[in-house]
Amino acid sequence: MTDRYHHGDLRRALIDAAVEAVGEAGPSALSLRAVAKRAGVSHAAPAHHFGDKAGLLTAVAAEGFDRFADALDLAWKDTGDFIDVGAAYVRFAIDHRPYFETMFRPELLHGDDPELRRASDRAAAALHRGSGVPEPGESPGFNAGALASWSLVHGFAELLMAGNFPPAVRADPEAALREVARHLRFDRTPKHPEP
Amino acid sequence: MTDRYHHGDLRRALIDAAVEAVGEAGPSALSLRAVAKRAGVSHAAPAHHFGDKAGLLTAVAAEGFDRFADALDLAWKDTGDFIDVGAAYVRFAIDHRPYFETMFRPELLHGDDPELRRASDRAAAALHRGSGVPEPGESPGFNAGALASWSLVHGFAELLMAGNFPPAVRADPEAALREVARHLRFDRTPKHPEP
DNA sequence: GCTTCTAACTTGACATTGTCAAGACTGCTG
DNA sequence: CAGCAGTCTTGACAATGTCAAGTTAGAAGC
Repeated sequence: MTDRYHHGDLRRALIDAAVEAVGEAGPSALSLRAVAKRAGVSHAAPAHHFGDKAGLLTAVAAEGFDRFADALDLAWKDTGDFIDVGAAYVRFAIDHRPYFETMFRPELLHGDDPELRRASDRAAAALHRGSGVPEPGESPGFNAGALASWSLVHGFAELLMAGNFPPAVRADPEAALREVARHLRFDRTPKHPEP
Repeated sequence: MTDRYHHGDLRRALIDAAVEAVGEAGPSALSLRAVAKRAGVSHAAPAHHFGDKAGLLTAVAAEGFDRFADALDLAWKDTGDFIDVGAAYVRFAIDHRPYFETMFRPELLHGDDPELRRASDRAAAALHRGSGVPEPGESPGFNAGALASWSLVHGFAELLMAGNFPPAVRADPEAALREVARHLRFDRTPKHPEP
């Protein structure tokens, strides 16, 4: 099935090969030709399925957002606790590093791709559902509480992946996150606290 | 002074040109030859000063960390309030986007470069000084409070730069951050809260 | 003032890369 | 069985990072 002219599911094979390659050298160092070689096809085969390099990375990112949404939804439905959603967020970054690294690098992607937008919206919805913020309102135009938890968890994941945290954190990142996230509060706060 | 054989301060000119280029297309799309052309020198001139492409980006990142440390220190000494340090953090990401984008992309840099380490350590120290966390201890191996504020502010900046925030946030990011950061608390919390 | 030396920069070359155009193969539809 | 459309290959091109060798300029030594 592999060495026939018609591959069968080359698209799938190319995405898998791309994920492997991203896992080894990061998304910005991805070589289309290397991916093609890994999948056992000619160097121009990827272009037929994905248009260009950004197209391939976009497909990887879209798949990543879908899996990401699944993971967040699962964590939320399991316990209904925000902190477990945050832990799932970080766990996904660690366990599916190539996906995560690709997802949040918009300059490498086709931001207007419909599949990417769909999957990314799905992840955003799952995240918002699990953000643990009681009320939507309170702030004009955005939900400060949801943004706080999202920012904290995302920043934690980014700094962790970039190697900016001390060994004690890297030894058990999930436990560290639970410790760190305890410094979030979601109770109502006055808009302008008296000085 | 520009079209002489010996440029005078080509190193400086190349870094400036690189910052410009990064500002236009991001650090991963940087072309050494384009930078050289921008500075009016031959395509191989950068190699002499920086070794390779990662070397040039490392120099940019090091300079970025230095300016970053300056900005954080200034904000801290001005008011002594953590929230102002956080605001300076985000303001730096916006006002010096090319630097910021380069600084936190370790796979594009020479992580063992001594200048980079020095500047990065300086920024880390400035950040820790301004993290607004009263006590160092409480946690084994790391300071959960400091990590919380760092993660929140860094995640906010990253998500903002990646365009993941609603328009209301992008209209006045600094004000939004102050709103968001209000959900941090630094009072002593029990290690294992009773269930 | 002249040579010499060394750092700064250029020139030329090479392998690798993304992308495009043209062609070849395959399996399905009529 | 003939055509056809989608799938993949082949060949080419310009652009890129990097290296080796050569050239220039300014400082040091006499």
